[in-house]
Amino acid sequence: MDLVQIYECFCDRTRLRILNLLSQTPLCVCHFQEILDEPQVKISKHLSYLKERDMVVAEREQNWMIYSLPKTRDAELEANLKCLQDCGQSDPVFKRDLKALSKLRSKCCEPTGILATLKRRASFVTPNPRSRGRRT
Amino acid sequence: MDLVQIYECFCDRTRLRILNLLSQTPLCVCHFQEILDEPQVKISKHLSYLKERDMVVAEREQNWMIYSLPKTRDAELEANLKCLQDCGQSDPVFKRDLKALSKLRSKCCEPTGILATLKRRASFVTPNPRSRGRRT
DNA sequence: CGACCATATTCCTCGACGGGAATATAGTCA
DNA sequence: TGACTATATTCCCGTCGAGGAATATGGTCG
Repeated sequence: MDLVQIYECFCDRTRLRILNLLSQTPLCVCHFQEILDEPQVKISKHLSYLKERDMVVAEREQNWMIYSLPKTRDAELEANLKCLQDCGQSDPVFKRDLKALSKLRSKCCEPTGILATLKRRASFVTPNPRSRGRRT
Repeated sequence: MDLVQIYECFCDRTRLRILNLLSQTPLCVCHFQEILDEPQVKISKHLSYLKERDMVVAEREQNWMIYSLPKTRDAELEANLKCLQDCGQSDPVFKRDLKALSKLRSKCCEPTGILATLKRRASFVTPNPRSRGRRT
């Protein structure tokens, strides 16, 4: 992957927050919405942006789209993700996001049916329950 | 410095090449012009961009503006510059630039007067020969 | 099938940025 | 001072990306 393209992916705060979270675990869109507290369009578009550039991969799991970092990454990407993670240690927003993530993980409720499937996967956090509120 | 701002500085190829060179030594605009083989406006504008964001510092030395990386850099910047340098090892363009730089360094001719001053500085490469004649 | 859910896409506007041509500025030297 | 050099700035244009509202898509369930 091209270095410039990596940095283009990195040069937006929302995308950095997304990547920071993904460096912990795969997640679905509604998790990002909840943790980042940003509107769905915004999240979805940034994820598209990242996907187009092979910075993330997406996989459908029933109703949910599960996003994760690509399993295989070339040296440049790997180095920069690591660097990002190191730098994130000192960033209050990133830390807050990670905290919110582990809170999600622990209280993790189950959207019926999917749970079993997901449990079989890596360290997946099941999607969120209170996407009950209809959009207006 | 803000992480996003660092990545904004990094997300243009010309700027990356400039920073790659600066990680070796301070340089003046005409050197960038020669090594990168890009028009003066382009170089100058990217340097302005970087300077506005404190990614480089500039200092006048007679007719020349000497650009360098800031002497003190916070952890994020330092980490990312290092990462950039590591990644640059494998990039043909970056390698070519560094080669051109050391060629410049070796054949380095002196616009008299400035040389002495510059020698007292770090590891400075005297400005380029095509600004010849008048000063020898 | 129709209601519902999670997510994606389209359409819009706006501001930022890249690049080039032309011109301006600042320092130096004769 | 005026010629010259190195660099910066301005103007113009085209593209891209961010953000939001509205709508579309695709899957699930009763």
